[in-house]
Amino acid sequence: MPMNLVFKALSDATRREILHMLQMGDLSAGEIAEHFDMTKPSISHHLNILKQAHLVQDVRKGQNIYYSLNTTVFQEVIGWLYNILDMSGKEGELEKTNGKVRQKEGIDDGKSK
Amino acid sequence: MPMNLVFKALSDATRREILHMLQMGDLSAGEIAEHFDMTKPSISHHLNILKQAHLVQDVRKGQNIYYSLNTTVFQEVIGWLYNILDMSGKEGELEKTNGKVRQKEGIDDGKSK
DNA sequence: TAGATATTTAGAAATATTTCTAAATATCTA
DNA sequence: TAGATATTTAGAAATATTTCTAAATATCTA
Repeated sequence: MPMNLVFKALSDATRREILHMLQMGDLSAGEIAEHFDMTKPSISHHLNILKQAHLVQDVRKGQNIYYSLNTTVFQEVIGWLYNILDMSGKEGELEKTNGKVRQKEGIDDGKSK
Repeated sequence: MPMNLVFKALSDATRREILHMLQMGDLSAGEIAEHFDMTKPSISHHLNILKQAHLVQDVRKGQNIYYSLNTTVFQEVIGWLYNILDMSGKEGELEKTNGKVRQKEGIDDGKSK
């Protein structure tokens, strides 16, 4: 999945809140819209962006369209982030200290002290 | 860290590429700018957004300003994503099948079959 | 201190995103 | 089939983001 679509989709607070709502179970577009102080077309637009990023899937059931999380893409993002940290994501606790994980070499201050 | 700043920062491809560059070791603003077909002020702007999200840190060394990754915030994002998946992030392999992880209850199609 | 080098700040122009209203589409029910 | 309900599509207005040029700031060296 193109990471750009995924990160763009995740960059909006309304969309992230929609993802949280879907964590509790699948919901119709209307049920999702009810939770926001925003029109249905606006929510529909956000759902579409999440769908394009494959963060959610939709299924029509009668008049309703139900949305659900697609967990595989979340794992791709987690993988991307672990990769930045030079970690496999499977083992090895990450020490909490800033900038101490990747330990390639010290920066050169051009002065060689 | 406000997740909104962090996700906004991650939503741009240039900024994500900068993060990848810093994975290899710390770099000055000029060294970063060289890798892009973009002016220095533009790169400076991107670095500032990454800094506001605390994804990078900067230290002045003489005329140069060196940037480095701040791994702690990456972990916050990983935690946010794991949370959506209802996982601790420490144990339990996630099954790959879409939508099968969170298994609250089936959706109601209003027809009760 | 004057000039050179590295980087950022200011602010404008182009582009992208968010949200709205109005209208279209899909499905259900009487 | 007609009307009601659920949702999306179209397109406009407001706002935010990206990138640029010009100028400012900070530090170094002769």
